[in-house]
Amino acid sequence: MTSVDVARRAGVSQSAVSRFFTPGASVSKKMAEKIKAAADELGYRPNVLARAMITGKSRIIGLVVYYLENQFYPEAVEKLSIALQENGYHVLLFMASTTVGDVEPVVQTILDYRVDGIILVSVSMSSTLADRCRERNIPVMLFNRDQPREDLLAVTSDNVAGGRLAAEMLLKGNPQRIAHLAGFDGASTQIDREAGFTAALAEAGKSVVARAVGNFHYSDAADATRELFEGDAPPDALFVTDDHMALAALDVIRHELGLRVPEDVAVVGFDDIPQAAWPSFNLSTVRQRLNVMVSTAVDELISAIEGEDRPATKLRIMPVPIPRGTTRD
Amino acid sequence: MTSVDVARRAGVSQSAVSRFFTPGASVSKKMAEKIKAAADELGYRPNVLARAMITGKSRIIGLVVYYLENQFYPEAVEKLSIALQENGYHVLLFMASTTVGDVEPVVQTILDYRVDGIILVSVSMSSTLADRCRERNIPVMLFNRDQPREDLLAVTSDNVAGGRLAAEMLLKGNPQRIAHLAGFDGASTQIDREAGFTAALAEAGKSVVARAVGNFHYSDAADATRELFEGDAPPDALFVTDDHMALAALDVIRHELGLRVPEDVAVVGFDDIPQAAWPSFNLSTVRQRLNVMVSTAVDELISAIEGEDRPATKLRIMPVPIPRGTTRD
DNA sequence: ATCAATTTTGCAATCGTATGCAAAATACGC
DNA sequence: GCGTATTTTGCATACGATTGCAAAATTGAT
Repeated sequence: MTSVDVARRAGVSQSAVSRFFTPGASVSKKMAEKIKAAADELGYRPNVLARAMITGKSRIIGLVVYYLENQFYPEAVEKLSIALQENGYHVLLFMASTTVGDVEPVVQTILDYRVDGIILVSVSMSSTLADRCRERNIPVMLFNRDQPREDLLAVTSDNVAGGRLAAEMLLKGNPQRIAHLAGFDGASTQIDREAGFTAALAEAGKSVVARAVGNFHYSDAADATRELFEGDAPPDALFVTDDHMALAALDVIRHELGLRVPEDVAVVGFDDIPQAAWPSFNLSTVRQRLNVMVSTAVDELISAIEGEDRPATKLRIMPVPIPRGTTRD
Repeated sequence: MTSVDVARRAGVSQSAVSRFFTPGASVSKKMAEKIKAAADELGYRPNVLARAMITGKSRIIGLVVYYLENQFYPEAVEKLSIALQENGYHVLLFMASTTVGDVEPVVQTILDYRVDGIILVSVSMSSTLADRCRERNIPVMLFNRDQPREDLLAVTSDNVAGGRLAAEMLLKGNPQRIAHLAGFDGASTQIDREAGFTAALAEAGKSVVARAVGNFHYSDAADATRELFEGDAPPDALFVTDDHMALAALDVIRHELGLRVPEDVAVVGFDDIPQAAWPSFNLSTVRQRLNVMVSTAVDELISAIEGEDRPATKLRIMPVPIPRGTTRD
């Protein structure tokens, strides 16, 4: 079923059919009726790929996500995907965890599909790749990660401020030995959150006495927690860089070490994933306003695609402290 | 950068360039070298969309998933996506939850992209749509759901057997009042699991004394649990149709009703999502062998796309009982 | 070196749609 | 009803590749 078939059936030219299916184009009423009838009868719908070839716009967005183990990402993917769908864009999904540490081939493949834009969720991009995207005029949006290149769009929380909020929640409980469970040292989220956290501690005359790395994975985080609590003066306050790892920490602290939360040790996470609110965890955390982040990211990306090319922007959304049952006050 | 540019630069015809990038085609060694050099210099890569137009194969798979709230789905999406990537296919992702109950427009859009195949994860398809896919010769794979149409491929667990396994785990604890927390009555998984469960109970001379519906959502499941435990003779055994709802049930039972698990009430779920194994839940469950399901589904779909059209198949993977801490023995 | 068999190469058509341009049709003012 | 201004329509080309076919080049055997 092609536009030619419809044209023949309706007794009009192929261009007329094309125009009928192009929003802004001019078609007379009677012509529109004939075409609509013919198209419906034949079940015709325009071939998006052919259209993409001619217009140079595929209405496809390449979405790269590192993994989906941490519930924050499925939520982000779901919401990004819906928001893009509502704007007539669709998502070509790529997992980056397969290609260990290197998104190069993934992004190459994305470019092969002539996407209109790219969203990298918690993934960063090599300089060569960023160049290549700029050459082809394909906007790139970093979501929940940032890197120092002014031609890449970015939407993150204000993670430095978030780190301070985490510190404030813990400081209320007057902690004596403060520990930090970090994600992965290269990540901008890690760096910023930790910077805000330690800065706020310093202002209160305190500092981190123990630190371990959980790589943003549940089991690594569980190991890291064991490590942190090994000595004979275990921490009485713990800031974990994201909720996903914080849940692992809570599991170890409560069920393996048999400590009470928040009496023996207070815990604060980051993100406010759905499980944080579940009674089993009841985790105090710093909420990333995901809905705001998503709509901002989508708006920004789309206007970069469609609008005149204004300079790329770095946008920071202010996070919100969510005190629950794992902190003292 | 088009194949013409490369051809000009390499001093060969455009067809030669095309052949160089087509796996099976014949190009001489010297020609290949010239083309490779030129292509590398210009950073040329074939336009997948143009290729798709001419070959009629887009190497895109439309993947529809209802939601990502239940961790089973992110896992499935991640693994399906990786498996397809490994086979040179890519995933166009669609969320079905936006269009309440009706995947019609979503599938239409997918067809507009001339996908080579469709995977519906826990989503079913109207008969008209299925017809349309068959007309266009686009194989459809139902993943973790089935419906009675022999031209739709399907990969599910053997849910009837799984329901029996759940029953067996509960029966070991010699339960007196058995309850069932159902998902959504229309779902084939619900029907089959419940059928297996009640059949096994019947054989043991027992039956379900209370039943409620949780719609596969956490909060609905929490409400349903409250409902089940309302009376003065609350259940002492509970089968929940999936882990996601089972976690909600556990949260209510333990933290709201203050009951002990498994002493006061034993609980069995289904799926074996990662959280089920976390110490906070330690949920006994019936494991869906996701890796097997995924590789089966991908193999089957790809051979339906590429191979000669053998009849569609319904495949059932045998699930595995995973007794943990929420059942007595 | 010659000729047949095989491989390599280029030409040209094709996929399904969008769109600039000129011709045809319609609308409008009087 | 006429002349002009505006819309509508069709023609033809383009997008960037693949591929059947025939010509050219290579190979191999004698």
